[in-house]
Amino acid sequence: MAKPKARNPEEVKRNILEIASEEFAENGFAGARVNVIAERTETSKRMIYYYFDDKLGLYREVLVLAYRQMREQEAAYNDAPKSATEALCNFVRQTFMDRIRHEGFMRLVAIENIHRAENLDALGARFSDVNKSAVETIAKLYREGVASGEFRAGCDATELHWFISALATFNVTNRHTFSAAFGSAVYSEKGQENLCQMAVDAVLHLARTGRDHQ
Amino acid sequence: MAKPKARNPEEVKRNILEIASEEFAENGFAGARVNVIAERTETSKRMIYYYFDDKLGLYREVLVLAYRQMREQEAAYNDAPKSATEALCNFVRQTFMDRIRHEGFMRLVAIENIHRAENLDALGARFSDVNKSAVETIAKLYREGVASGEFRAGCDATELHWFISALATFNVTNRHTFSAAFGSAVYSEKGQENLCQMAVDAVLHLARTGRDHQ
Amino acid sequence: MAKPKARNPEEVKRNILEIASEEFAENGFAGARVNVIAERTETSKRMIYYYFDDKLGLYREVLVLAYRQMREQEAAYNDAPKSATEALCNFVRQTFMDRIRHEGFMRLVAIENIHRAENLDALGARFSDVNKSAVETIAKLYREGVASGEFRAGCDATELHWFISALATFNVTNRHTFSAAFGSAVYSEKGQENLCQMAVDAVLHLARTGRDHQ
Amino acid sequence: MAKPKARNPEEVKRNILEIASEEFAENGFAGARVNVIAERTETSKRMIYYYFDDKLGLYREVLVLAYRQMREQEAAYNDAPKSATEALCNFVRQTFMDRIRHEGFMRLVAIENIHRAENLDALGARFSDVNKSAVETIAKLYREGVASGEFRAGCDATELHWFISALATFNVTNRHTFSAAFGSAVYSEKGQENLCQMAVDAVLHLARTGRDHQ
DNA sequence: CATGAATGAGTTTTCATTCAT
DNA sequence: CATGAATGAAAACTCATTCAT
Repeated sequence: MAKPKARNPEEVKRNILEIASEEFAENGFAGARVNVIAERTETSKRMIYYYFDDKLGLYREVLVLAYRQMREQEAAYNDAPKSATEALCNFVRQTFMDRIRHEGFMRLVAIENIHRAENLDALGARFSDVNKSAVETIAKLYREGVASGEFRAGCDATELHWFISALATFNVTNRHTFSAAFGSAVYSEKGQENLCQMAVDAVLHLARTGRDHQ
Repeated sequence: MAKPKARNPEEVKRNILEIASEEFAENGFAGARVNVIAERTETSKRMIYYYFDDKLGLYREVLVLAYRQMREQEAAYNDAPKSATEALCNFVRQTFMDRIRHEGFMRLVAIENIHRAENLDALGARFSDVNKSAVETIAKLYREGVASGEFRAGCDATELHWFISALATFNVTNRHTFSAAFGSAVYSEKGQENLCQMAVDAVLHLARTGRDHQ
Repeated sequence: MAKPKARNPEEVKRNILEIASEEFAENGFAGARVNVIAERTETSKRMIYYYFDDKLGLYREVLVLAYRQMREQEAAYNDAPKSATEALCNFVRQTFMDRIRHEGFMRLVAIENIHRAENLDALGARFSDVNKSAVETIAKLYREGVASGEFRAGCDATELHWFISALATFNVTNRHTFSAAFGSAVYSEKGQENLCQMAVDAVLHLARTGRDHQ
Repeated sequence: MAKPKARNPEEVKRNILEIASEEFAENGFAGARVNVIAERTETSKRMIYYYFDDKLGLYREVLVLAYRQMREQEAAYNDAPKSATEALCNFVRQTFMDRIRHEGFMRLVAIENIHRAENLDALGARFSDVNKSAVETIAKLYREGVASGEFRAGCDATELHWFISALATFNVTNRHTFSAAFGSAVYSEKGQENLCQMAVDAVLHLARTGRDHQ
C-alpha cells in the first residue's frame, strides 16, 4: 500500500518541501539526490519537476519556507518581562536555545553561505521581506532599556543582533569540528549553560556600556 | 608554462592539494569535480588517484593540510605585549582579522561541519595532534592576567576560546546570509571595526569578571 | 532494425540478459565489458544499471536465468520407456547430449566455480529453489529399477547424479585443454559416441551392482 | 626492511611465477592484477615486464610451468603392484587424490578452458611436449592387463584417460556449484570415498568388458 | 495529474604499461 | 638491473531530467 495517494496540490507541495528540506540540510545542494527526495515523498519524481521546475527551484523554495518558519517562530518570543534587562537576557537565552532546536535550519543557512547566498539573492524580495522584523525585536528592547536608563545609548541594533546570532549560531553549526578539535566538554549540559551565560553577560555588558566611547 | 613534467612527488602532491583546497572550499565535497581539479593542476587526473586513492582521500588530506597551516599560523601570534589586557586585546583582534584572511579555510571548516566532522574523526590522531596547542595560547594569556590581577579567576580557557572563535568565525562564514537578510553595513570598514571592538570589549569583560559568581 | 524504443520492461530485461549471458559466458565476469553488452543490446547502458544496479547484479541475474532455463529443460526429459534400464540409459545419453548443446551454460558454471560459487551462494533461496527437482529424476528412475529387480539397492541418487554430471560436464568444459594435450580424436563423431557409451555402460554397471558391498 | 632483494635472475623469475600462479588461479586472467602480483613479489613491477613482456606473456609462462610440474608429478606414480587390476585401481585412486591436492592447477586449467585453450595452443610445442607421457602410463597398464587376461582388449587408452580425468577433475573444479545446488554431502569424507570407489569400479568394469562389442 | 521507463552527458575510478633516474 | 613516478585509454557507474502512456 506504500504511498497514500496525495490529497491536494498544497499538501503535495508541502510534503515535497518537507522531505527536500531534510535532504538538502543533510547533504547540501550538490550532495542531495532528487531520486532520494522523490522516493521519500508521498508522490513521484514527476511532481517535483511539475511544481518546482528543477532541483535548484526546489532548493530555493526550501530556503524560502525555512526562513519564513524561522522568522515566524522568532516573532512569537513575546513575553511581558519586568525590565529591559530581563527582556534582553531572555532574548539572548531564547535565541541560544532556539538555534539548538532548529539544527536543520542552521545547516541550510550554512549550506547557503557556502553558495555565497546566491540563491537568497536570486529570491530577491521574496526573501528580504521575510526578515523585516527580525532586527526590530532587539531594537525595540534596546530602546526601552535606554529609555529606562538600564542601557546606555550608542549601540547599533543590527550589530547587537549580529553579536547574539554569532554566538548562538556558531554553537550549533560548528559543534562538530569544535568538539573534534577541543573535546566535547562545552557541549555537556553544564558547558552549554556556561556558554549561554557568557553570551548573556557579554550582551548585557555591551548594552550597558553603550558604544558612545568609540 | 604548460605542465612541466614534475618528477617531484612532494611538489606534485602540494600542487594537487592546493588546487583541491580551492575547489573543495568553493564547491563542497559533493560539488567539487575531480576532473576540474585535475585540469587546473600541473599534473593529470591519474596522479590524484595515485597519491590520494580517491576523492575522499584527497579531501581528507586537504583538511589535514588546512588545519595544520592554520595552527602553525596561529602559533606565530607571538608579540611581547605590555600587559595581559593588551595581550588578550591583541589576541582577539588578530583572531578576528585572521579568520577574515583565511576565508578558504573557514569554508572548509563549514563544509566539514555539514559532514558532521566525520572526516576529521576518521583522521583520528592525524587531526587531533594538530590542535594540541590551540587553546594553550589563550590559557596562558588568561593565567598571566589572573596572576597580575588584571583578570579574575574562574574562566575556562576552552570556553573563552569558543567565545572568540564564535564571533570571528561567524563573521566570515555567515557573512553572505547575514548581509542578504540585514544589509551589508556590518561588513563596511566601519562596521567591521565596530564588531571587532565589541568582541574585544566582551572578552575583556568576561576575563575581568571571571566566572566565579556562577 | 535499429533500436526500437522498447517501452516494454520485460522485453528489455530479457534482451539485456540474453546478451549479457553470452558476454559473461565468453569472457568471464572480470573480462566482460558492460559497454560491449550495452552496445549489443537494443537499449542503452543506462538501462542495465536501471534494472540490474551494477555489473555484479547483472551477472547474478544471468546465473539465475541460466540455471532456471537449464532445469526447466531437464524437467522435460519425460519419455515413457519400456524398462528402468532403458530409462537410465536414455537419461545418461540425454544428459551427455544436453551438456554439449548448452555450452554457454556450462561455461557460466565453470566461471562461477572459479568464483567459488559465491554468487550462487549470495542468491540464496533464489538459486537453491531452482535445483529442487534435479536429483529427483534419477532418484525415481533408480527406485523403479530396484523395484523391478533390474538394479540393486544401495546407490545414492546424488552420487549417481554427480557421476553422470561429471562425465557430461567435463566433456564440454575441458574439451579445449584435453584436445590441446591429447589430440581431438575423442571429439570426433566416433570419439563422442564412444565416450557416451562408456558413460552409459559405467552408470548401468554401478546401478546393477549397487553399493551394498561397501 | 620489507622485500629481501632478490638473489639471481632464475630465482626472481621463479618467485614471480609462483605468485602469478596463485593470482591467476584465484582470479582468472582478466581478474588478476599486475599491480597485486608485483606487490606480493619480492621484486618490482618492472621486472615482470622485463622477464615476461606483458601480462599475457606472464600468464602463458604460468601455464607452461603448471603443466610441467603436474606431469612431472604424475610420472612419479610408479609403484610395483602385484597385478594390472591393482595397478589400475591405484592409478584411479591416485589421480583422484592428486587432483584434490592440486586445486590451483585445476583452476588454471578451468580458466584456460574458458579461453578455449588459445594460450596453450599459442605455446605450441612448448606445451604439447610436456604431455607426451601422460596417456602412456595408463596405456601401458591396460596392455599389461590385457596380456595377463585381467582386461579385455578394445579400449582406447586416451578414452580411459579421459574417463578417469573427467571424474577426478569435475570433483575438484565443480565442487562449489555442485555443493551449492545439491548439498555438500558428496564432499564429506565418506562422500569422497564413495565417489572415488565409484570411479574405481567403473574404470575396472570398462577395462574388464573391453569395447569390442561396439 | 500521475508514473515507471528511458536517456545523454558526465563522474569517478581502474588498469596495463612506460618513463626517468 | 631496479624503482617509484607517470600516463592514456577505457572501465564502471551516476545524475538530473524528459518521455510515453
